[in-house]
Amino acid sequence: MSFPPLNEQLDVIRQHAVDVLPEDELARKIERSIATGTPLRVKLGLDPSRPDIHIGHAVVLRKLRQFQDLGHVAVLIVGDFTAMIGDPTGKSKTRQPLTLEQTRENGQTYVEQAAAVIDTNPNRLEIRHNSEWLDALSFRDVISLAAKYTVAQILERDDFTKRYRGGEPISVHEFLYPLSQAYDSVAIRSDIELGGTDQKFNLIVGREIMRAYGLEPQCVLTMPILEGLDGVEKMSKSLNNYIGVTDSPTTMFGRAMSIPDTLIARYLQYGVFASAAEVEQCSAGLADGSLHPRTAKVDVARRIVATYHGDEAGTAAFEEFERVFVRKDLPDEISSMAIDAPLEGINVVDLVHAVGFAASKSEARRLVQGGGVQIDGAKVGSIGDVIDLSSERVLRVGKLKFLRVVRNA
RNA sequence: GGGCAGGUACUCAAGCGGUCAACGAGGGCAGACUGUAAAUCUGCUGGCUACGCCUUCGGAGGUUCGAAUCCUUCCCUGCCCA
Repeated sequence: MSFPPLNEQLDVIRQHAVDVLPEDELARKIERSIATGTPLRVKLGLDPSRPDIHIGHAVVLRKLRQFQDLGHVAVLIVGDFTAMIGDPTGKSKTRQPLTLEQTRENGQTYVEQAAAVIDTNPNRLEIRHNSEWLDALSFRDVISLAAKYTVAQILERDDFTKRYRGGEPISVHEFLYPLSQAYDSVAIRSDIELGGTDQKFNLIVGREIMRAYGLEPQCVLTMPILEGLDGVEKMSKSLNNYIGVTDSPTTMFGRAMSIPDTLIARYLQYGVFASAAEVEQCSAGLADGSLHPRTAKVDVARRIVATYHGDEAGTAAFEEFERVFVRKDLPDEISSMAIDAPLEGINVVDLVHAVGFAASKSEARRLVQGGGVQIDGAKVGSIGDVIDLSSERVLRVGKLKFLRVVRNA
């Protein structure tokens, strides 16, 4: 097997990365890899407690892909063991521990989605579940692992210190999380581990623990955490500020258009992986006013869609967007639904609730009262209104929900 | 094991016998304005067979005409002492 020369590899690896630690060690690993024709083992852990990946995850996955393209092996660790225990971080709400099947399932869909970014060729991808080795550890093993790290070292982690000082509960086993993640590195003999900048501490623990087990420590590489659509919090499913890699083109486009202007360049860089020069040009254009933010945003949105659905879908999503939100026409495709309704018509509130646009009738009622419900383009004025469904009507709730409804024949 | 302080809706946080479906803030949803942006402004934010009714304030009992508010007990958390 032949690899690109050292400097070429380092250039690629450093792109977009926040930290590459320690760089000289990595260089030595690469040199050795080239000399012996052995690919590096590049580790990335993933949490199967939530099955959906968004373009924030893609930032790291993309880096993993680059390693693969350089000829190295990606080792995806599905944290099924960890997910089964359930991390009670934060509140007293005991998080539902997942069953092995669930984590397997999630891990599976996760990998399927990740395939949009990484290379799934078996020569380039190894998928491992950490229950494989963590389940096999005896209590003696665990204690011996725990003995290799001190409380003071663990407390260096910011969030632990904050919670400790703030009088918030920290369970002992939470101290074991970084250690178990580190042990994964021992088990698979990783050469380098990737992660978001928020993972830096854990990744470094991996180094120390590998050393304690007499192994050559892994290098660590951190990637930026992509901000969510709100521009403040990190992108996450639970905050609903994400663009999922499996979202429909329309959804992706719409969501991308809703980011604040301050995020345009960042999304260009990390959402569509544009070149540094291009990002630079975009930032400059926005700064001196020669580039209209909306133009730039449309471009970014389109390219994000194109990344996951192809160029055509990107264009289609753009046209759809123009039609619905700029010209205020109806979307190209609106799904239809036939519902049971009396001949004389159905009450709006019942209708909105029946088609699932509101979780409860009270909510439907509020939507109508708030002026968020339209029938055939006309705002519904009162919760007492009755809709005749003998012919097809177009129901719209809020900005995004459309449906053609008709009475069940 | 002992002492103290706590557990309120998505989150934070008021309430401390009736006027509490529960102040306020954040978040969310909807509306106005726009570039479906941000900022700003407005309304809403437990459910229902809806001018009334039902279920909520860690769990279970109890006192009372009446409890999120008082008592008992259990569970959980933090701090201090051992």
